[in-house]
Amino acid sequence: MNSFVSTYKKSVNNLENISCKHCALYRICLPKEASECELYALDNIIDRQHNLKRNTWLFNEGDPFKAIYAIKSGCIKTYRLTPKGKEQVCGFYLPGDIIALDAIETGIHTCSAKIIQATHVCAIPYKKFETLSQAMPGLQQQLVRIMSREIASQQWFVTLLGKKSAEERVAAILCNLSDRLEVRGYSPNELILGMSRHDLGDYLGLAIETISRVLGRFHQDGLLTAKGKHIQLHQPDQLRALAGYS
Amino acid sequence: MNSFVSTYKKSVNNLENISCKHCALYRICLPKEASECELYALDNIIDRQHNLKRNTWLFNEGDPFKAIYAIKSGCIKTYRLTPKGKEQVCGFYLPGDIIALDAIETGIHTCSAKIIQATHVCAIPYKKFETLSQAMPGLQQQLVRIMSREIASQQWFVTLLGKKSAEERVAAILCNLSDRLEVRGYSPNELILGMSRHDLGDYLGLAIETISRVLGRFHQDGLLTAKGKHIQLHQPDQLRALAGYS
DNA sequence: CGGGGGGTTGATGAGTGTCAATACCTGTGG
DNA sequence: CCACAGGTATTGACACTCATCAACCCCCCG
Repeated sequence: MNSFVSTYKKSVNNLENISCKHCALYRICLPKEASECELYALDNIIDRQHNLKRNTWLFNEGDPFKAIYAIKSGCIKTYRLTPKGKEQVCGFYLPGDIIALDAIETGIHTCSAKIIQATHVCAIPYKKFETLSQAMPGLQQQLVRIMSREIASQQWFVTLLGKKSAEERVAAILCNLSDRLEVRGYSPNELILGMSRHDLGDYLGLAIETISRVLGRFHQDGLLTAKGKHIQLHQPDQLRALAGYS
Repeated sequence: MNSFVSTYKKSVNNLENISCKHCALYRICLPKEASECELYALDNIIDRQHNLKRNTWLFNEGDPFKAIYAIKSGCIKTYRLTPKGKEQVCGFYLPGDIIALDAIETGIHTCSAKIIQATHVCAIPYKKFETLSQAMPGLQQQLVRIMSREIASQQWFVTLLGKKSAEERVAAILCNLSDRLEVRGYSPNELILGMSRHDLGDYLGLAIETISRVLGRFHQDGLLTAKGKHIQLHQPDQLRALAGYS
């Protein structure tokens, strides 16, 4: 059972051997139409892994780069450790997202990826992908688009960290998750967070106590109901306004 | 006269019509060896603009995306406006850097690019580039590498904003600029900043007064000499340690 | 039933932002 | 050449947000 939302999609249950063409995440994963043969070729090099358990790592900072990963289900956080041993979460990645793009140039992972909810991923061995895309430039155009999207979303995040108050940050991440879940076919107002308060704090640059307090205040103001990881948004528009849009 | 460093390189003076092959920034701009014909093809589509004046814009948030830009000289900041009208600087870009990568997917610029020191850029029309790379996949591999580098460097920046104190932030950006200037052949310890304290503050998520105070403290401690935009690093190693590495 | 991790709540203080006054540069026009 | 104006940087006093520390609760799991 996917833990993000109550209305779980049956179609994503048997994940291991679905081809890209028939994958429910097709629209999210690949930004523009891909040709039949591109999809077929991609299918052939994809290494379908399964069942990554909670609290395990997909890769670690410093590991050699082998593949990029498409998430089929679950939730992964990427993070970097500061010299003092604190972790800065760089992103929460949901089904359809692609990670490890930061490692392509150096060949070394610059962040760690930890499974925070039972997850399935497709591994796309990068060497094979590069070879393949010599013949199929369309494939690499897809990759460029995905990377562009990642850069734009990091800019959004940078603005959040640089300029927003604690309330705005919490509101913003809730709206952001809501939007992303909606695109994936889930209810936008019934979130079941995949991450702990601790993770949220390490993402937003706030202490867990602050997260807790802000959520409490939102709760009191009738904006939402927060019970542990279950969050119901009652006034999403007002939350969005508070976030300074999402 | 380039304003970043006192030891200005003569070779970059006549910038307008130099081909990529002979450009002094070749090694920085293109992450891996490019073939003769790739370079030649690239040269042919590049639109060489010149003489962008200080305090003008290369593009603005919301503008339609036409081209990516390689900086030949000068300094550009990219930024996004918050709903309250404050600006979050997303990055300072130096000669050899490439900007507008965030706009490829949506076709709309997600940030503004302002010239903060007289600048020369090469514009690479993206449509033409895409067409060209159908025939030359190596070109697009270059782009992927550049984008990967950008993503990794944004992760560094996110860690700075999320986890570091004012002192660490200022130390970190100084070390970062020092490193980047050194790669470009300038002295690493004699910085002439292209950006104002205001820009620095809007980048680091700090008030200008805080920047000023931190620099003052560093000055007192003998780490550096700061006189307006001229900054001499006296103890770069200690600064680096303070930054929690760069 | 008991233990432990995760979450909440309260009191306090440190680190920065804000506001205001002042000094400093830079370019402009007389 | 100097005087002036406008932007830019510095310095000080104060306020406020948020981190820290500590106690407690809740709930899940063994």
